Amino acid sequence: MTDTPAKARPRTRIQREKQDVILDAALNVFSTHGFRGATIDQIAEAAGMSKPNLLYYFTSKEEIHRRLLTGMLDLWLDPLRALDAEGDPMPELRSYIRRKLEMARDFPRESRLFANEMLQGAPHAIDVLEGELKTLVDDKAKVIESWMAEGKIRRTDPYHLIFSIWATTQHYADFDVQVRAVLGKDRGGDGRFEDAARFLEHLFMDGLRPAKG
Amino acid sequence: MTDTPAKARPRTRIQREKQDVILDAALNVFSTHGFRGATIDQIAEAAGMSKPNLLYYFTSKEEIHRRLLTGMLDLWLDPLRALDAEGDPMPELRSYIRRKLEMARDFPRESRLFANEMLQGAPHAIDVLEGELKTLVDDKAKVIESWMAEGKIRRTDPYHLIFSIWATTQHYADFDVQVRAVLGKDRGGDGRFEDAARFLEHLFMDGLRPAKG
DNA sequence: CGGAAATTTGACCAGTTGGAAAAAATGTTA
DNA sequence: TAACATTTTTTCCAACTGGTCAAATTTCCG
Repeated sequence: MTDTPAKARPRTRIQREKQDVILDAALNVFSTHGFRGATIDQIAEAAGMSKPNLLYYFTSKEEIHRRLLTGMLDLWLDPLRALDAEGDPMPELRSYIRRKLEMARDFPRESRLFANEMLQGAPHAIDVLEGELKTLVDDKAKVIESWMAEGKIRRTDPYHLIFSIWATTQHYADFDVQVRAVLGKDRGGDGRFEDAARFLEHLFMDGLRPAKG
Repeated sequence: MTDTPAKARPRTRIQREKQDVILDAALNVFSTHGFRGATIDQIAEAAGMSKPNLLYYFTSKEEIHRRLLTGMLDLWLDPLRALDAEGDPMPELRSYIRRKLEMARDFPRESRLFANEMLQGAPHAIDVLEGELKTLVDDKAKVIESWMAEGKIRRTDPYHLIFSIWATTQHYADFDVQVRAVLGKDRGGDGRFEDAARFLEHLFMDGLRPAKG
């Protein structure tokens, strides 16, 4: 009786496959409409099955959302976890930025799911934010501070540095429509991520002030 | 018959007042739940009136949303409009960043309303993005490019520069929960905007690479 | 005051929502 | 193939959704 209900863990091939299909469809819907704006019917149709059939695999709308959110949070924090205290500061930060930008490019739906959750005040994720996330950021902020103390990078606020990396990279997933609209047809194509990568490297390395001499 | 319907323009004191109350309440609801996630009942209750009463002042949910969106877009673009080609480049950019950050601090709900709209693919704002916004950004990008040509600021992509300013400043409104959670009780208070301002100035001016000598 | 205009309310409606129940269909395995 | 477990469909429901309408109330102005 203390067992996890059958639906929580897939036991058959069909369960595994269908759950994946459902989660993928749900990610599409939740990431664009948010939790309250999404409907089970919508998800079911996108998954190519009837609503009651979908509810055979997940007990509720909330369960699907929870699964997506926890699943993506893990993925989401990988790049920051990879920031290596033993590595060379500037290349470490550069590759962190690059990796985060790649995530925005390759997992835009996950980024938007998270953004939706934040906009709503993180009702389902506040514990993770104040727990695991804060712990991880505190840890990496110390690493960055030690790099500053060694004079390897300029002295600033490590927390806001991390925020600025999150903001600038995720922007290309969350505000994709705006980015495309502003860049127009000619520059809004696939090349925009390389342009962004080049720009962000410039920005975070040297800022805007012209080099002297 | 070609008149704008009475409800569009307030004629009495009560209409003016109530419409303001409704718009304020609707801003709260729309900015946290998005368009589809918000309900008229919710807005009406937040505005302290019954649903039919609210619908006496606005003909539909969409009308309220449209009013909020167009109203805020104007406000939102003011700082960029103020970027002066004749001014000193570095101070101009610095004060643009500062102003955008102040907007994130003073109008977080408007920022979230806009963010929600972007996440959903800008169904109600795509015209503005491809029209007015693109035109304005094209214009200001040229200004920035001329500053680069004069050697007043370092040479990079002006579009992505603008994106990065939007991203880093709006982050403090849209991801406020996360920012607070990560900074914790001690640093997550009112001082976070000043810290952010200081950091962003550092970042955009000089980047992270340590100064030589 | 008194009447007209503006405002508010209560009852209502058709469509949608998340979800339950049970029966029917399908798969699996001895 | 028979017995069993899994999967799918059909039907249904109560709550909620955006919105209407007429009646009741309040405000405004001469």
